Amino acid sequence: MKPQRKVPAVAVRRLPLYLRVLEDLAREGVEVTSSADLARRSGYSSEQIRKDLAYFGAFGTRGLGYDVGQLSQQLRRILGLTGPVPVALVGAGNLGTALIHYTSRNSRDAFVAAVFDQDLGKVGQEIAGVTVQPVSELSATVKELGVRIGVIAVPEESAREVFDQLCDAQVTAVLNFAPTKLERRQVSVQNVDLTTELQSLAYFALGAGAERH
Amino acid sequence: MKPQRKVPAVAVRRLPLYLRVLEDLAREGVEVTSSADLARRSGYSSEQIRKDLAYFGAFGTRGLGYDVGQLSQQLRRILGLTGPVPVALVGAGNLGTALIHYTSRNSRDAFVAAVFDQDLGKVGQEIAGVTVQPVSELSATVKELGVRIGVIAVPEESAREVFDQLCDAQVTAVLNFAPTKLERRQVSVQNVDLTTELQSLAYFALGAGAERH
DNA sequence: GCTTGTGAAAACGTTCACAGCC
DNA sequence: GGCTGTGAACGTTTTCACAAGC
Repeated sequence: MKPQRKVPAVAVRRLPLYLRVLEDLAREGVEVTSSADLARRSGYSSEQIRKDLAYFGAFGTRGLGYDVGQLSQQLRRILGLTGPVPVALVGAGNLGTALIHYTSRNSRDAFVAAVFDQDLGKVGQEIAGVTVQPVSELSATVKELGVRIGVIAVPEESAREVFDQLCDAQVTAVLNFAPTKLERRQVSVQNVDLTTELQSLAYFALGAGAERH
Repeated sequence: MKPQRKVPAVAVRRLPLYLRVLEDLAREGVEVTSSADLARRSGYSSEQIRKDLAYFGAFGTRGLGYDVGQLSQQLRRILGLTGPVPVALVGAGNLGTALIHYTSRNSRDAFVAAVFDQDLGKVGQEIAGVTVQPVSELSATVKELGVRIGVIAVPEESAREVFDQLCDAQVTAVLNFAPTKLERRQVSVQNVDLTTELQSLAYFALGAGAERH
């Protein structure tokens, strides 16, 4: 039930994509699929998919394949996406706003439950149904809602302070868009640095290689 | 000068971070640094840094360390960031707008040279000095400007079509934010899927592990 | 003495290949 | 017969440990 052995983080990060493919299949009315089919639709190899699933259990039937609905449900359970998962977003700039819009569509997944911004001009403003609160209310609101996931979409200067506040409010996983190394014991941090992402692209544009996921 | 041996893509993707650390050091007036110092400031190990640099040459002095300005310059040369690098952005939504603002600050690096959007209501609008063009002009403008890097920040439905148009316009590296697997021979694709990123975070929020870059 | 650059070793992740099971 | 689940082989990336060089 709980994280079995040593599950590689990369494997976990592929699960949401498998889940998306499964839900596409469900919408198409497909009830049974195979690792080969999932491979075609996800871009990963069928062995990879079977290995990734095997870290968590045995969900298929030999000779037959996987039940689409059943596997979706299992993946949701593994990921902790059985109900809507509230996320606290700090920074209501363009990136933050984009994230709110992205997540406001399918409410079965993670959704932005609270937004905070330092700019008092933004406070009180409503974005896709969520009202921007002052950062001073972060700790109280996050604790009250029991939010465990934080997203940092603020400028580099304030990133560390925001991170500390999120951690103190019992957040255990953070998605960080600021170009700053953040870490703390018992807190999982996923960094996405759009600037360095673009910069390394310049290198690949010269040599032009293959795809990287 | 050209990509030496077999340089791992992961190593290349770390270089921009080293570059940023070096430029922070330069701003602080530091002229000489060491792999241990870079390690402390970047979050990667000193051996990792030395290995990464070794793929491209020997830039330090034994017993002494690295010249900050010299190493910065070398990294810029390796990455192809000696001058401003023009990027074509497709999709002028919140995410696209965020990217324009991010890159408009430091113009020594990659910057958005052209923006395209399907929505004719957005065409003609100006974002941080860049005027939104209709997608129909993509091919002509990209070829005219000689842009080699494309960024896809459009909804899933249009991603593939936009990708094909970019490739046909001689773009060789693409940063894709749509949740679609894109690939083509001789074109390097970097996928960033914000939705799956958030979803996998739900898993890590439960188990709460260590940092992952 | 101190720090780089680098082979060798270890850890990690992916692919192979096939036994196990419907 | 067909597809899953998995140990073993492979390739890649990281870490170790030290010789080389200022």
